[in-house]
Amino acid sequence: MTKPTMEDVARAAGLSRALVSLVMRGSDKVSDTSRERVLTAAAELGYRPNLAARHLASKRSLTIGLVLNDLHNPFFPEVADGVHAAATEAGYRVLINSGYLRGALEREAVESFIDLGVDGVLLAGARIGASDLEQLAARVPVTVIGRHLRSTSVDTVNNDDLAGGRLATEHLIELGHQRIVHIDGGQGAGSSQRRSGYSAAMRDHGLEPEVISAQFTEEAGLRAGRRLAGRPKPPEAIFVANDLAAVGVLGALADHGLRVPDDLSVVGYDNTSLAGIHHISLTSIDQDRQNMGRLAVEVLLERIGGGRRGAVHHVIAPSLVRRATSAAR
Amino acid sequence: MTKPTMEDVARAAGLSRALVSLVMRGSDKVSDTSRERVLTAAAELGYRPNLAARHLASKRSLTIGLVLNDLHNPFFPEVADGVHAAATEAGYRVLINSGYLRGALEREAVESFIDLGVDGVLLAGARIGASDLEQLAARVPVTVIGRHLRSTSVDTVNNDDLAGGRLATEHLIELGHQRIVHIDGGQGAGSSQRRSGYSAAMRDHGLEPEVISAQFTEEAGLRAGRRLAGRPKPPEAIFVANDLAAVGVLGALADHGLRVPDDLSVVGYDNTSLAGIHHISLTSIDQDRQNMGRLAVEVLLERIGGGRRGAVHHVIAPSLVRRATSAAR
DNA sequence: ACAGCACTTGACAGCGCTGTCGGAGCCGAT
DNA sequence: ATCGGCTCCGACAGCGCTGTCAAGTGCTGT
Repeated sequence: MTKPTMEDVARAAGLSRALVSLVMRGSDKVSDTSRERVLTAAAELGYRPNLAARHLASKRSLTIGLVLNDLHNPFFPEVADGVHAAATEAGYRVLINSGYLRGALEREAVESFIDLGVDGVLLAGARIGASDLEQLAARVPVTVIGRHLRSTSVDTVNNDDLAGGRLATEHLIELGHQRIVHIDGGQGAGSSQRRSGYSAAMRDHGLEPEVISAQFTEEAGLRAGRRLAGRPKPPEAIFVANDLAAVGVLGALADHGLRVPDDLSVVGYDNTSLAGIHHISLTSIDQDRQNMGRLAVEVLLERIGGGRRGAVHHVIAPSLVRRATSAAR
Repeated sequence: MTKPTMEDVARAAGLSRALVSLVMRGSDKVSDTSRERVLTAAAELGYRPNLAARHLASKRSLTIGLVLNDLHNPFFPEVADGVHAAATEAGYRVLINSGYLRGALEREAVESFIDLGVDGVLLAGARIGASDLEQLAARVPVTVIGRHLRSTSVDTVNNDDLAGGRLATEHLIELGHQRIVHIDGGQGAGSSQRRSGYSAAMRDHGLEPEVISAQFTEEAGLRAGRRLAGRPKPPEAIFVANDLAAVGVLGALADHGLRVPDDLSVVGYDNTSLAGIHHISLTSIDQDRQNMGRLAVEVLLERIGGGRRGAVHHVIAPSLVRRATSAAR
């Protein structure tokens, strides 16, 4: 029992293959009765067009590839929801791949999509370097989510990480904290901007910034948190570069008997589902991930459509969500 | 700047296209010098074989499709890690799709993979009905993870949910609890077995089982938790069908001022990263997800290879991980 | 009865690759 | 000199579909 082809459908419907092709492509120059016959014949046979063949012949696949930096970070699935919704509406199918937090695998994932012939690639939280991205964009339409790029060929969709970093820091300053430490996200997307926002806000208020280098993972947060908690005089507040790391920090603090927010406040970033969990209740900076996903698809499809040459850089405003981990001193 | 084809590589290398094809397919009847020349020419041109064309011609794609039921549940990314590792080792590429918790979308995801021409499909936490799965398996090799099926055409990889349900329940009984309620996972994969394990264990100890119907989501757990917490006499312990829902339950209990584990104990299932978070520290039943992912790939590749006709059903033993949400009364 | 229109056909070239063959060229071994 | 054994070539027939075109077909209206 091999898969039916167009030929089979045409025979079953008693019509020509050309007509079946037209119906499958949704042409309007087919009579309703013929369309009906083709469609029922196709349904009876369980016919589905072979995408590989279709793509080979038509140079388009109606498919976009979504590369997520890390499936374990709830941030990404939430972006994926938005992407899926928008893409589906536009008649595109979405294929997902994970970079498994490794630059090399991320690259592989993208190459794989290109080999497959997707019409465009969406990178969420890309680790790939800016110049590599530029090269990539010469081969296929690319939109990057959550990474700031001054590119003319790569579109981007971001939240304003600089403002977000500021927002978090100023929130802590307003609460009366002074010795505020930032645990950053290393090479992670948006990390440097958040760090800059933090530093700027600190200096604006005559405070000395201190940054501890880490990563966008729970594990890294845990380690950084331990270092801080182990100090003779721990900071009054910590702004952690993302929620996942913040959860690690919270764990480390608890291990050391430090109470949050009584002994010190903690603010995260992303406002992922983790932050909202009752037992965590992390004050965090929200970026509308679902919307970012949708926006990214729109931008990508514009470029695929070919209507645009220059790059578009969307920046959405982040907002503070107060929860139980931050309080006045 | 269009993509280079084999023809281009052949010309650049000064060799025939047939030879280039042989090199790309890793044939051993090519001299080392020729192979070298082809490879460097390919590298210089940035040539990569077109997968659509390759697949069309060869009837195989060296690609497997992985459909995850819900990206938001940390259980699935952890399975994905195992799948990716094993598949990569075997020279297969993995494409991911999410069912977004909806049966219809899950179906769509699978169809999409088939249209693309993947060599096999892996379903993690499938919602699709057993008979549909059977039909599916007639079209493409299928392995299901986390769902028990008495099928001769679909392979499965599971943990022993019945034993797991028992394990969780007996743990609570050993702690001296009697009024133990189970919040189940509705139609979710493995849910009915966990429920059975719970009921059997209760009856074995002369206790009356009570099941509250829910889902494998935090939201559903929250609602179910509220119902229980609102009772004049809440239960002494709750066994929740998965960690995600358990987190919801914990939130509901806390909202009602019930202390865990002082007032009542809670046990989850899956031992996901959520359970390990310090502030949650949920006692849970572990299933070795990474390993399940690997196993699923092996089984799938066996079937793809065609060496097997009958179905294989792997069942791995779950284990109890004690944490802070369960204690003696 | 005939033009005009809407639909349908069949044919063909082509997408980039696989897979298979007969045969050519070259080498060392006999 | 001869015979295999290697490599390599060129050609061909697909894979299932798209896209285009000239050439119908049947039906409508006048």
